[in-house]
Amino acid sequence: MHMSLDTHRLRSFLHVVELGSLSAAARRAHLSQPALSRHVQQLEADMGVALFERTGRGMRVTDAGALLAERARPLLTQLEQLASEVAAQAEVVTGSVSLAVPPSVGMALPADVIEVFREAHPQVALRVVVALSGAIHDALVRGSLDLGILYQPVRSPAVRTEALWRESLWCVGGPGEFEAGSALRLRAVLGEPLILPAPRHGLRAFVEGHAARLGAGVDVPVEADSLQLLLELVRRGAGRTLLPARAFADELAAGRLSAARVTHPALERKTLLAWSAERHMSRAGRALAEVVRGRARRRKTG
DNA sequence: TTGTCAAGAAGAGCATCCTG
DNA sequence: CAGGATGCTCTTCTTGACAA
Repeated sequence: MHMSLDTHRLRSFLHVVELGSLSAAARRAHLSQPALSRHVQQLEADMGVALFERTGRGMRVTDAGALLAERARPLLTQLEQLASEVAAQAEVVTGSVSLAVPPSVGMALPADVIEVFREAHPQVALRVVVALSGAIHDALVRGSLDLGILYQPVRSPAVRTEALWRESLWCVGGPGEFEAGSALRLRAVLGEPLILPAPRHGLRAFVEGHAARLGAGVDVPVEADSLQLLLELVRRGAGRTLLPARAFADELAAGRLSAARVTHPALERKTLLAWSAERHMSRAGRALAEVVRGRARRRKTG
């Protein structure tokens, strides 16, 4: 026996059982009477048993038909619930996703992103790490990271980016080295030794690019691939560095560092949201990117 | 792998017949 | 006469073959 319990036919069958009439059931189901008639016939053929007695004045359900109706009703209800649950599941973002942020961005943004994302997508396992931009770039290319925040310039075609915000770099020196509100021309900044991260990091590449445009070199006697170490070395007078204001705001407020605005030209760089150009972005990744964009907009305005 | 086309199957409606 | 069954026809969907 070919047994295919077509839910469409079952619904038609239940209408006929309920109304005792094929014509009335057809009107309710928004089908023609012959269509309903065939539904019932096909169901009877599938079951191999008569489900109705045809009286000429309507349809009287048989014992087999009554049994089928009794069992089919809860089954159809369950199937409808299942379908709506599955449809709802498609709306829920699941899985895991990772984001890496350079330390110079500060801790407020990643903390905000974690808070907002966890609230919106509690079923996603979120990993946020702090790493220097070179390491973030490499992890994106390797595929061990979904999203990263990087700085201009990003030359690798394996990484796709979009701008989040712009920020200016300040020349940071030891306590009392610069008066509040002071400014330094870039050429003067480059005339002194600078403590910077290794060349593979975004900050170093950015500074060297600007120096090259001025026809100047960058004297880097000490490389430090850690923001904390960079700040500590500057505080001890080992040299100056270049950083966005957010990266040293606490140290500045506490009087442990001083800073001067850089001019001619101002060192303004774009902060970028970055992801792999070669890997598919998961739904969780897209959702996280949206949260980062949202927080970045608040950062720009606030 | 993807797009196109043709053939067949399935579903539905209209008109009409049959039955109690 | 009301209501179910059936024949015919049209439309839509599915499937398989074939080419790019």
